[in-house]
Amino acid sequence: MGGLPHMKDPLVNLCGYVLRRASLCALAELNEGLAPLKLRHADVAMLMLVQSSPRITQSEAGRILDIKRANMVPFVARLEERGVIERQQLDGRSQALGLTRRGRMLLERALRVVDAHEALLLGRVPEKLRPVVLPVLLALWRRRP
Amino acid sequence: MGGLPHMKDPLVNLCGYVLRRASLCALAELNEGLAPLKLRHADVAMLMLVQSSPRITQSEAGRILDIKRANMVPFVARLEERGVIERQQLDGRSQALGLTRRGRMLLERALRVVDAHEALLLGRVPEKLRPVVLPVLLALWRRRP
DNA sequence: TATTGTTATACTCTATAACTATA
DNA sequence: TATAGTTATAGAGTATAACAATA
Repeated sequence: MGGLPHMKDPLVNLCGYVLRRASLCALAELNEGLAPLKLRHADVAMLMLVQSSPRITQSEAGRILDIKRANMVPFVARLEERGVIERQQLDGRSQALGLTRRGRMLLERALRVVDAHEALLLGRVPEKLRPVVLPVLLALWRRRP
Repeated sequence: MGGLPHMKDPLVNLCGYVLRRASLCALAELNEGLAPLKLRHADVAMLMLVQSSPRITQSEAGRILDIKRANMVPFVARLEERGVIERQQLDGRSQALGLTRRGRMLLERALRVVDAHEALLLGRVPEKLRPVVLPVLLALWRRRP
């Protein structure tokens, strides 16, 4: 991963560009930290979502995490095969997702990695600016207009 | 693209997560704006880099933009076939990249899209926070430790 | 009629290894 | 010996269209 802006990079004045580079860099670091748990960032997001919204459906989870229904199928299947998520028939078509005991234990470990990574990220920002990091990022996460 | 944080999203307190969602959202918007020019964000980054560092080599450009040498080959080839970039033998193995007249004209149009997108992004941030957006993002774009 | 889960498939981006020809 | 460009290939991640069963 490109872990530093390069001196000759003429794009470092563009928020969109730096936003992307920072995101890729942070993501790669997080995934490195999660590798020993054989998890990827998206897995942890899913586990966190299911924990906070027990009995959520697959489609609804996909809507929140912005993962297409069709792509949720192999994604959830992998977590289920691994025994961290379980499915329960809700009605004829929907299935409620829940964490297994094993899933809860794994998530607990993953959360320690995530928290450490968050601290790392924040630690790179000058102390004065730390309180505005999340507000700035949330403001950028918008669409139209 | 997920153009808004969802109410039930328990991850909106994580900088890393919001950083990624904001980045994907901004990128999708930029690419929409560039679509009429048949350009992708990476194409514009490349054109901007070549403009600011004329006679840069393919490898060096890849290093700055964090694109692997192997992936630069079809990438640059496409821009060359399109007549926006030209190659010039430097020595036996290196080739200098440069913008063609057509490339400069196309970049000019692309820059208007990029500038508008930048304004859009900044416009979403409360006025008070705008001056710190770039400093915050640059601070996050770091690695080790 | 709209929605859930599903299959199949394609496309983009990224990653690795190996080769060549130069420096 | 290290580097530039190249080829081939594999793997993520993401996108669309279509279908069955259900609400």
